[in-house]
Amino acid sequence: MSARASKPGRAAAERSEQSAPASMRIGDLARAVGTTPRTIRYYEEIGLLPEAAARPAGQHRLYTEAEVERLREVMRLKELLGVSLEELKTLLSVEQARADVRAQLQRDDVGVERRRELLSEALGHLDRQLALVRRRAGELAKLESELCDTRKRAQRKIRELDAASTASFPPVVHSVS
Amino acid sequence: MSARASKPGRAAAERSEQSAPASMRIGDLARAVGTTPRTIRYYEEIGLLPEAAARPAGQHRLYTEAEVERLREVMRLKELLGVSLEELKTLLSVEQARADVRAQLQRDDVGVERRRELLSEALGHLDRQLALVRRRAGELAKLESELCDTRKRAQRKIRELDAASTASFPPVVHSVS
DNA sequence: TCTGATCCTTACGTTCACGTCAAATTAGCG
DNA sequence: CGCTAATTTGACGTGAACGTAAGGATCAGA
Repeated sequence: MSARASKPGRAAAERSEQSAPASMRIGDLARAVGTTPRTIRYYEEIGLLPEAAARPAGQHRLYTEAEVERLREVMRLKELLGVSLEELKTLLSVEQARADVRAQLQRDDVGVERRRELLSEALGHLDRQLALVRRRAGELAKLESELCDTRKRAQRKIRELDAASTASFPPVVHSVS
Repeated sequence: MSARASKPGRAAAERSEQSAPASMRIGDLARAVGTTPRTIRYYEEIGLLPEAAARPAGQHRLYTEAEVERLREVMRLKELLGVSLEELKTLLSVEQARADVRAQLQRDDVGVERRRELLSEALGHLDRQLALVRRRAGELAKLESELCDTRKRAQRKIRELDAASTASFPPVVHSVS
């Protein structure tokens, strides 16, 4: 509550200019994505988010911009797919796999087979996610068109009423609050 | 468990042929929509479903086909919009309003103003529902396209791997379990 | 160094949306 | 009329997803 809105300093390092380590604390992350520290800790606890890298246990968690994106994505999927955090966790193994692939592709000593495995696994997960999304999208589209129809019918009825009343009466003007 | 699958009789009336009162009991309704009696009672309890018409309290609830449709719609909205039952309740006032309009439009002694009120109220609710549906549909569409992109990239990488390996090695055939 | 704000862990509380159990009733069938 | 399956109300239990409170540690700034 006390004056403390923008607080540069600790994170103001911004090192050189790119790939900022930009460590933010849990409260900052929470505000950035619109949630609470508790939720973030909970997500970490159930393994939905990775434990903030190598933290001396008892120390403050530190996050980067990448984590902001990641958490945003998690919350988005949760919201849009309406799945449990447990299901979400398995769904999100895609992201993890992708991260793994990224990390491993950097190294040269990883076998081609392994790469293929990782990639095709990720592909499988992606397909599952896509199928889920498409099914829901389809259902939503159907619902939308039905609602549109209903709306049109309602509007037609109103116009009929208007026509009938203006035919026999002077215009009934009662403000539509 | 004991042999009891199709049990005609009580509900086998089917009166004349149309507008069947077809009273089904709570278990039948539950099976028809894929839920449990408990859930139906709960929905009634919180006012999401209307209390089964004028029931002598302590008597069995009886439902018609209309209720089946209604409940199906409720569950569909719950699933697709991912809202709380409380929010759903307010959203569903549309259906109630529509039912009211239907009922009132049957009678001749209802004023034109009243009809207009009911209809435009329903229209408002419909618009709110539509806006909600459209927003979600849009978000889902965006998510879908993003997933597609990701998928394409992954596939491209796999093809690249394949090309590279088949270039320098004999075809690596390890069954993709 | 001190200090206020934030964070840590642990643990218990809460809300939603039902599940489950019990004892008593009711409905349809033979 | 008797039997059994299904239903009723009431109450308590449950899992998911956090909220909240306590007591102590940490962090960045003056």
